[in-house]
Amino acid sequence: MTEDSRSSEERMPTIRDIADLAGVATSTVSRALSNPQRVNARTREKIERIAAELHYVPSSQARGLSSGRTGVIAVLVPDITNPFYFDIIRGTQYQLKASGYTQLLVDTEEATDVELDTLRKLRRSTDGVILAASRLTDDQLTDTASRQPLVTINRATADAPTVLIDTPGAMVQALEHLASFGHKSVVYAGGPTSSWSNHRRWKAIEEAAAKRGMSATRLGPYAPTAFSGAAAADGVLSTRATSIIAFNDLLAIGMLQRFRERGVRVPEDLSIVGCDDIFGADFCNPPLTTISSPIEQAGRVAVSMLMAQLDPIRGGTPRKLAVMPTHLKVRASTGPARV
Amino acid sequence: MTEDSRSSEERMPTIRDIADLAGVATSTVSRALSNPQRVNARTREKIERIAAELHYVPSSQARGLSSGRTGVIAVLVPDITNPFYFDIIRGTQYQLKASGYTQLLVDTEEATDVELDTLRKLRRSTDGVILAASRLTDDQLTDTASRQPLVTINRATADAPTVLIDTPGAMVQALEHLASFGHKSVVYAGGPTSSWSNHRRWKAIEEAAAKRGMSATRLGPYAPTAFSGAAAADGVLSTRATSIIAFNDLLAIGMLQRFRERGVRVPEDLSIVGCDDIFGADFCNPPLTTISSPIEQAGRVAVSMLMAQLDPIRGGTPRKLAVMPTHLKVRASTGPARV
DNA sequence: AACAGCGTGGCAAGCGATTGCCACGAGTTG
DNA sequence: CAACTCGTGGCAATCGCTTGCCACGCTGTT
Repeated sequence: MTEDSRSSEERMPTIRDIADLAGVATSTVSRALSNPQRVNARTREKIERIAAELHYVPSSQARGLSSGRTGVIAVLVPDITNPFYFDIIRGTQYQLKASGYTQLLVDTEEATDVELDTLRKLRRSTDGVILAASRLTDDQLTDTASRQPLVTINRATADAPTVLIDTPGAMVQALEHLASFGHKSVVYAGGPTSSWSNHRRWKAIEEAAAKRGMSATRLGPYAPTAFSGAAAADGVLSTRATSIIAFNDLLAIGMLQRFRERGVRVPEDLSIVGCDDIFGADFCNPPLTTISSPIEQAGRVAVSMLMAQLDPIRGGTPRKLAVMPTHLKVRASTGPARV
Repeated sequence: MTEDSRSSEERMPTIRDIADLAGVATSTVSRALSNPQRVNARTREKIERIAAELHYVPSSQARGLSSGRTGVIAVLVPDITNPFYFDIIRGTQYQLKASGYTQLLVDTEEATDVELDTLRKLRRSTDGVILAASRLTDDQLTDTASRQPLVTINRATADAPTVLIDTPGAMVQALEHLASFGHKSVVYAGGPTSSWSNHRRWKAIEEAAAKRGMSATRLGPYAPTAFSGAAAADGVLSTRATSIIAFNDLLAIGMLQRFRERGVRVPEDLSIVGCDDIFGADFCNPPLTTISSPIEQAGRVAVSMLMAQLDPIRGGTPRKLAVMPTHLKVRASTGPARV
């Protein structure tokens, strides 16, 4: 009666059980299962058959302890609720599964210290890390990269392979698009200060605007959420700009809502361009002109770069950099400048 | 020169290192760190200090191997890209972190066999599972629940604690809302056949419609994605119904887009009610009247029910059922029936 | 004075796999 | 026919931590 009545207490089978049934040593079972060519075909088949019958599942814990490999890759994102990362997560999840790894998803809450702390804790329990839109400083990143296999997304550094989404490139397109509509001024509704992409985007806009004789102003920083779109919208209204480029779609969508509340018509009164082409950008009102890119693919590429790093022989020469193409997706939130 | 030049090879500290430095046995270190009251305060402080200096991080692998507990809870969702689950995931993530557990997120791809398979594999490596919108049959669920601590979300069963979102209750509200607008007929754009909620929702609608003398028709099944909203929309147009309740918002939003394409005006020609109040339901065009509930809270409650199950003493009497309230959120996609 | 009880800490046996090393036998070679 | 190689499988140490059991010394009791 001392037994837990809830879960049946049948012990899970171990390689030992298989070994006994097959009349071999546990080492043979271990090899048969994880190093098949090291064992005679007949022996292996027998072991595999018994393992299947027993519904044997190897203990990743034990395996990890003795082999040092855990089969787990951590994916760190600043904010799990930002749809932009959904696509990345989906990409990594897909590719990791295909590579036989388990994905551990962690939300770093846009906080450098959480990120750093998590990274330290994860060193033990994961084989590698994919860091999306890291908020770390260069030094922190260098240090981290020297301690554990790492791939970053949208955060270049000399010390770790990186997948870059070429948003700055598309910013130029966006600006041309606005210019062709007769816009002479643009304001950039900026994202978090600690965001590396944020700086890159602004630089690209500033430069391209200068080249075209447009005036460019930066506002912010704003939290990259729909909620803070209200503040951004109000901020923009106090300028005389006729067009906006937002740090990301979330912010842009929030601005759209705010403009609607305040009776500002988009695109008649104001044109607005988002960034990322997230879920929702196509069906908001008006549908958002935005910068689109194969984000899911970025996740998959990041995984394959990490795999190459973990297994340099099979993975070939690890690429240090991959750049995902972007393009401007013109929808209904941009139009001719008001006169 | 045989060393891996990438990651610095300094071995991670173990309790052994701490024990040596502190001049005690490893068992004492172990206790000091994970069973503090079992050890003298002074000894403990000393050990904690050394541990901190060394940046000691316990190996979850080793800990799991010897203790049987892994500190990992798996959260299984049918489709990671469905925003509905984002909120659940956010809730579980938050609460799990607060309880000192790690969340392992798994996408079961809406497939029963993937779900079952994953569940088996996970038995070894997790302390418990939260199953959102499980596609399992009753028998499979019973069997699973007997083998591992489990909490389901939106899938009632006698054998495992459940968090239910009272969508059926709100269906009645939705129907009343439509009736008050003069609608005499409603069609339900159904979700996956294997979805338990789908059946519940339809039953609720059917019953409530009969009570009000409205005609109710079921269409589908449709995949719960915006993409298949087109098919659903076309299906609805071939009926003479004036109002629609969709299985979920994703489907409803997809229908909205299709109607727009086909020149059907919402809500003038057709009223439509969604379900879940996901991200986007408030800013689509027109904003969607939908059934709203504290989804994130559902995730948190699920975790606390699981915690109670894992530690019956501290957790108190495990609740077997929690029902999250729902309400109809009226926006602009519903209006008077056309005459 | 003898003893029970309690607070602490050490010993050592696992947990379930992996893996370096060795042994054995069969086939190959000179 | 001796010497080797090669394929195959076993032995046993090991990974880092937990935990049951025991021992020691101190306090309080009878």
